[in-house]
Amino acid sequence: MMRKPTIDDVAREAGVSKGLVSLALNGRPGVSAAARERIDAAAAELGWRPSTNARSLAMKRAYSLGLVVRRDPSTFEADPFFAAYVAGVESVLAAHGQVLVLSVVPDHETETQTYRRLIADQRVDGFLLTDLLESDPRIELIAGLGGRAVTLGRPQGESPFPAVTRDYASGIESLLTHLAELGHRRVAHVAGDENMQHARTRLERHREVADRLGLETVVEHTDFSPEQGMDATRRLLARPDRPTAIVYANDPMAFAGIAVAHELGLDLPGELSIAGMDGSDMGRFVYPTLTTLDNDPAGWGRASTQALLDLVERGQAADVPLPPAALIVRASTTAPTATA
Amino acid sequence: MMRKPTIDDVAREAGVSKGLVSLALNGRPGVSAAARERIDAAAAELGWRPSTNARSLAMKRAYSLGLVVRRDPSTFEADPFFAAYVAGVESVLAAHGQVLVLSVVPDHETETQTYRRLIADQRVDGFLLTDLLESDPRIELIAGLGGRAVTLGRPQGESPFPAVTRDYASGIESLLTHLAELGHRRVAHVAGDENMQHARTRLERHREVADRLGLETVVEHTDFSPEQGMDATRRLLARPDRPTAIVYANDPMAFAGIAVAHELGLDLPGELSIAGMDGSDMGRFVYPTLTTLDNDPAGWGRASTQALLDLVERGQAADVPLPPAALIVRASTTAPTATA
DNA sequence: TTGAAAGCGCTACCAA
DNA sequence: TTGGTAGCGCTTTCAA
Repeated sequence: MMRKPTIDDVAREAGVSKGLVSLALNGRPGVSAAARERIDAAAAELGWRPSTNARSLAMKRAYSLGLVVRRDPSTFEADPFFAAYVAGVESVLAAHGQVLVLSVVPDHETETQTYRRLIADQRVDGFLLTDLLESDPRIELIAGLGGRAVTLGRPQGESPFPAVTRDYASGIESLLTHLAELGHRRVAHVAGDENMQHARTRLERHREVADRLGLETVVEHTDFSPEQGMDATRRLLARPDRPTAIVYANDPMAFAGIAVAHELGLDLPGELSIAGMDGSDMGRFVYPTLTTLDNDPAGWGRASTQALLDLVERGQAADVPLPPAALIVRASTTAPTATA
Repeated sequence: MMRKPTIDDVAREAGVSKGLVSLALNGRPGVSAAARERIDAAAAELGWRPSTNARSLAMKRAYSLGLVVRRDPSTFEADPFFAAYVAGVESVLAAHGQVLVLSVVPDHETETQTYRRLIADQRVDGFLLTDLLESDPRIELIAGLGGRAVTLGRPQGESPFPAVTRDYASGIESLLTHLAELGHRRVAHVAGDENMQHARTRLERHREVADRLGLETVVEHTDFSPEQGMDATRRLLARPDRPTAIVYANDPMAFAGIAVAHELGLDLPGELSIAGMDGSDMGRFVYPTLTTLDNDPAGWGRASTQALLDLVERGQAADVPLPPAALIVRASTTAPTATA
């Protein structure tokens, strides 16, 4: 079996020095067209692929990006955002010959260690920061270690990293307008973990818009888990002034809400309208099918990866606003049945 | 800012050659206790961590494992196996200072390219092969490229790679016995993609056990997607000899089945018992809560990763049998209501 | 048991 | 525009 061709083989074959091959490979200026041509031909003929390991050593680069997910498996399992997000990440990473290093950790301490280890060992060139907290310690941690990152959402404090953001105001407005037009007056909001950036903005937008539309709002707080989504739903449905519609800050809690409603024997969606906020595909396979906002996780994946690559490779990157989340009306929202 | 210490710094500090530091670092014989001690002390004092990049270049190793998932995002999204599996993988990988490279690809062609690229660029030392097909072309592909892997499940043909397996016979036997004892006589099986190894074994076990217990079986075939799970359920419930219980080859289809039953206005679980087979946590947050088999995805993750590391590092690894899948009885299975 | 030196396959720098 | 050479930080001979 023949050994893998190296840059020396290509240089010899093309009759040039390996320095020149390097320049040509990286599309750098200062290589004559003729030389470039012979180099390309030689590389193609030998089937040469530059060694990532050698480049990494010389460049002090990993040519990979890191994603560290802290979650207990049960919550992670239900997360409809994740899969499509990673697919989006992959699509741009592959085009750049880079890879994604994924880590799933159970707790905060392991999380911190993981970031440290990945940076110290130069396993990644930057991090994708999902599940952003309002005041996220990872930003300081990574910046302090000399690492780079991009945030999904804009953190509260100062951040040296680019942020990818999506406007939820219009989506939530569409959703609540939709409910108001159906005749709902009491619309509850089951909020997520308020330390999390998107939980808080979703709740704030809900409050604002509901006020403007003259809707009565009750809020229940959770940690985004289906478990707490169930509890919140039970509390809401036990109220004397039971809401006729419940908006959940994510889809998994909405599914749990549907389960509770079934358990209580409510007629859905007549006796209770339900909406989620992740645009999950699973929403098409529950009864009734779930009204939600289209969150386009793959779009988040592509945008955040591109921004991070820009930062890593060009030293800077601008914030990226994603198109506003759009309303997806399915069967779980309808006019409330008149109650005696 | 001080530069990262290298092996030379440690050697100098300890007053030895760097070759000796290398031996000590890797726990190799031929280093005196005294030298080893001074080296350890020097390394600790300087806070030295060997450069993964340099080792990779010298050793032609990536110190990372690859997981390539081919799935359209909608199916992936619903996959309760994946998250806990990766968490299990991580737990052993981190202890070995290695990382997981994850790739999510949409189709077979991209999948093949991804394996080729990862091997050619030496980005990973081996692959975890999930979603095993009965006759899986990835085995030949990877073996042909000189790569290594471990399979989750045992493939039909010859395989040079170790296999991690779990016995489902006893779990399926427990499940069907449970249903038989509740009084069910017609138990349908909604099978998954028959090209997939676990889909076929689950179906075969179901048939065997049902025969033995004298249960009548109807089988519907699907591709494991909730979408087809819905269709299959509709067909089953439209039959004149409608089954009183349906066993689904995975949990997402079982959820879809529950949705269809609700849609048709069936009283669950009385009029229809439903069971899944992934032991998903989500099963606790639907109504009725889902009876299923405990698949322990994290266990799969730990075992397959350990086997692959053994193979990569010691050149060989044995097959690993996991404990049999156990029955988890929840609310979705009950005695069938007597029909007039 | 230890040290010196070569090599892994690239990039970067300095002359020419 | 090019070639030669010196790294990047390890591991692995081969002598001593």
